[in-house]
Amino acid sequence: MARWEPGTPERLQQAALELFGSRGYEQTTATDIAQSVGLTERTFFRHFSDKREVLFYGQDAFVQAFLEGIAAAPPDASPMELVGRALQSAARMFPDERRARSRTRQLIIAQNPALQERESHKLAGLATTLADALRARGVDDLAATLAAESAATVFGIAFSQWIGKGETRSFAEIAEHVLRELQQLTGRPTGSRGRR
Amino acid sequence: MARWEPGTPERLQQAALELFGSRGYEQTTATDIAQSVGLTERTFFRHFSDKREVLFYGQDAFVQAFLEGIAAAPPDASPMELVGRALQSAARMFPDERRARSRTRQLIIAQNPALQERESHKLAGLATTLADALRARGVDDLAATLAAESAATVFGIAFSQWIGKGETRSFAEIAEHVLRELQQLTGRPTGSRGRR
DNA sequence: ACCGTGGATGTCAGTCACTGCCATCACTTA
DNA sequence: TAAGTGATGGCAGTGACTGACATCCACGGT
Repeated sequence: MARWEPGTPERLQQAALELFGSRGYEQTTATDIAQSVGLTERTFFRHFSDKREVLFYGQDAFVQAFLEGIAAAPPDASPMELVGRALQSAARMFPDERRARSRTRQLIIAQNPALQERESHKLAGLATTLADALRARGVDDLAATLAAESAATVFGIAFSQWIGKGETRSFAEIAEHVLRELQQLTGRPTGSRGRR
Repeated sequence: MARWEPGTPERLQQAALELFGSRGYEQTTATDIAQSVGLTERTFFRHFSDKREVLFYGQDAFVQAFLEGIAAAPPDASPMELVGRALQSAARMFPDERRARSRTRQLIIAQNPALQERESHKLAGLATTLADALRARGVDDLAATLAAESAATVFGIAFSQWIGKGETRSFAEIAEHVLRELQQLTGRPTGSRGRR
C-alpha cells in the first residue's frame, strides 16, 4: 500500500482539464484544481512550476520520440531526411485515439493567450533540442538550426491539421504531406520568376 | 504646453531597460520602473498590458516593414520570393546603429525564461500575420502558412546572428544568406540517399 | 473670462499566482 | 527501535495585475 495515491500529477492534470473545460482557464484557480483532488495549492505548485504547465505535462515524451527517430537514422542521412524520420517517429505519439482528447485540450489553449504563449515556447524548445541533436551528429551549425526549425514548423502545422474538424488522415500521413509541400515550396529557384 | 510629458511609454521603456540591465528583470518591480520616471504602477499598466511588454514596445513597426515588402512585390511573385522581399524590407529596421541597443536588450531577454517565452510568441505572431497577408494575395493556404513560418524562422536566425559577437555583416546580407541556405537545405530530393 | 468635456493620471482595495520556511506523518532502513 | 526520507499541509509574504472612483487641467466653445 502506498502512503499516498500514486500518479498525483496525472490526477491534477485530469482535474485541471475538466475544470478548464467547464469554467474556463482564468476562472479556475490553482486552489480549485488542487482541492478537487483532495490536495492543497502548495502541493499543486510542487508538481508544476506553473499553473499553465499542468496542461503541458507529459510533453517530454514526444520530444523523446523525435530524438529517437534521429538516433535510429543511418549515419549518412541528410539533414532533411533526419527531419522526416524524426517526424515519423513522433507520429506514433499521436494515434487516432488521442485525437478527441487533443482537440478538447487545444480548445482550451485557443481561448487563452497565456497558454498559446506557452505553446509557442514549447515548440521553440523542441526546435533547439532537435538542433542540438543534429549538431551532435556532425551536421553543420546553420543547417542544423534550419532543419530543426523546419521540423518544428512542419510538426506544428501537421498537428493543427490533424486536430482539424473533419480530418481523418493519420498524423503520419499529414506530416509527410506537409513536409513534401515545404520542400516543394522552398526548393529553388530563388530567382525572380516563380512557378504558378 | 502639454499637460503631461509626452512619450510616456518610451520613457517607461527606457527606464525599464536601464533597471533591468542593472538590477535584473525579476529584481525590478513595475512600481520601480514607474517611480523612476515619476509615475505610478497603475499608470505603467495602462500603457503596457504586461510587465514584459515594456521590452517589446515598438515591435509593430518591423512587422509593418515585413508587410510592406509583401505589398510592394509584383503580383506574380512566388511565395518564396515574397518571403525574400519581406525580409529585405524588414532589414531596414535593423541598421547597424541599432546593433548595440539590440544586443543589450537581448542580454536581458536571454536571462529570463518568461521573456524568452514572450519573444517566441511574438515570432509566432509574426508568422500568422504574414500568412494572412499571403493568403490575402491568393496564395494557397498551406503554402502561405509554410512560407510565412519560413520567413519567421529565417528572421529569427538572422537576427540572432546579427546580434552575435564579432558579427559585422548587415542584417540584409545575413538574412539573404540564411534564406539561401534554407532553400538549399530543404530543396529536394527527399529520397533515401541524401548528399553529404 | 467662463464652463464643460475628455484624456491621462492618482488612489485604493482586492484577487491570485507563486515562494520560503517549518511542521507533520507514515513508511523504510539500519 | 531510532533515525531517515519523501510527499504533504499550513502559513505568511511578495508582486503582478484589475476594477472602481476621484482628480486635474489643457482645450474648445460660448
